[in-house]
Amino acid sequence: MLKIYNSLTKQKESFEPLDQNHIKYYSCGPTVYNRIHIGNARAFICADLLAKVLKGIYPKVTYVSNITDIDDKIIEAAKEEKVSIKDISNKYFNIYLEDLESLGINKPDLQPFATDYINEMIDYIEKLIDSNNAYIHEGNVLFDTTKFKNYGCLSGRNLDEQKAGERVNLETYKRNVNDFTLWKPSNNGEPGWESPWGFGRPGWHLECSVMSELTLNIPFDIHGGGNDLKFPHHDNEIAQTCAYHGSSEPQDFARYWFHNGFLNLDNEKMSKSLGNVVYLEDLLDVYDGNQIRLALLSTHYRQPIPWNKTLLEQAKTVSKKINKFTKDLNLTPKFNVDTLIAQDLLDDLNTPKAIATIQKLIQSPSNNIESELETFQYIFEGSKHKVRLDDNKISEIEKLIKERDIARKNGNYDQADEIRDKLTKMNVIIEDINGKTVWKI
RNA sequence: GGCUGAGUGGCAGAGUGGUUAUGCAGCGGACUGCAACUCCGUUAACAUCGGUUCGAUUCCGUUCUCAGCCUCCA
Repeated sequence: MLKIYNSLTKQKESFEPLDQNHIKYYSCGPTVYNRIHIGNARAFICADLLAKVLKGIYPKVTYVSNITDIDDKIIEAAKEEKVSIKDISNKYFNIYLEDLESLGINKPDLQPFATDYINEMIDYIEKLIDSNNAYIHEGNVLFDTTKFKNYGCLSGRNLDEQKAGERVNLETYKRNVNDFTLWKPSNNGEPGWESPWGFGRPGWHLECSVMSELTLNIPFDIHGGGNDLKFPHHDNEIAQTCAYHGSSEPQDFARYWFHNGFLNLDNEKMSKSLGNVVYLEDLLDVYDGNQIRLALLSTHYRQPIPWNKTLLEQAKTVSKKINKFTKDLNLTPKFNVDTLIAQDLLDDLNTPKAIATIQKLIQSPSNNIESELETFQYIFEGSKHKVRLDDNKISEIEKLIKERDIARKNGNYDQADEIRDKLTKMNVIIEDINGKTVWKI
């Protein structure tokens, strides 16, 4: 039985699916305008982690993750690169897919694109206006947050209290601070679509309400995303969907809300303005996909990860140790429920505990060890990405090692050590095992 | 100001009302030309002040500190 922390009720709960035979799970996907950074990577790994566990215990799981391909950031990127928004979103969507793969993240079962649902969004807005939940102001359509009495129920916000410490300037066209855009006009050559309110484009929050319902129907089991999406994005989704269906119960939309924590650099959030963004592709030049994956899963998904090089190096060490143990075994990665690893994961996805468990098992193997390792591999080792090395570098390394061997045979230990230092500087570690020298990065 | 969440050994990180994980690093040793790898051994912690209890790091409350959100954000 899976236990999972539900952000909506703020407690760990037993997961009771609406239909045992078909689990429905939606997770907010990327806005495709840039290559992904390590923080994004964590979010996608966590989302996938839950999908993997669900698929491990239920016969059918539909995991949907949307692609936001219309958004101000994309418009900006298109302007900068002097191409169309479609070019931008296609380009970065493909990079996103490659990045997922390099980290051993499975592709979601469905990846709906926002721009494929424009008509549906327009219909949705019309109904919200008709039912008096939204209002029009000069080509803008806004959701009236006062119309949904449970507004803010996910993040624990209360409209009256919010006003006290209000940091946002009230846009003149908004009736209430929290009212958000359902549709906004596109001007000056900005991309857009014709609508009853003029040429424009949808607000960001809308797509998830529309696409999750159209792909999964509501209510569905789990809705996930990064912690920062709780407010306003997810609260807005709840408000829209519930208002649309005349409900006041957030669980008429999604039953369990799943949010992952952030990744901190030097005890600070990673952000572009601080210039401390770590891009995944840069790490992939130095670490294997599974090593990065292990580093990202070495902290419980709800906690912040203090990201630094030490963490990666530790993950690398652990990953190698496990690989050494498994390399001669014939294992098929799969989720074996009757393992200690599976039990750790079924308890709110306790990956750090599972990592500790596997290390204990390697120290003193039980007769069930293969089953444990298969489960471990299923969750932690889906990546095939290896650090890339070009042939020139390899032949240079091998040449140096040969020189060192000769020096050692002749008793020229100073020279041998010099060569080893040189290799160390190239990030190459050498090991003399049974008279043979092996090297690794 | 409001809302979340968190404070565990040098670092990372689970967990538990009493026997106090795990890894990395460190230290000692075996191995080695020296290292690395591997193996054996080992040090070390539960923010603060109260309360409950035979007993609390674990439960309750106080204080302090930190992070995230409240504005695009994973």
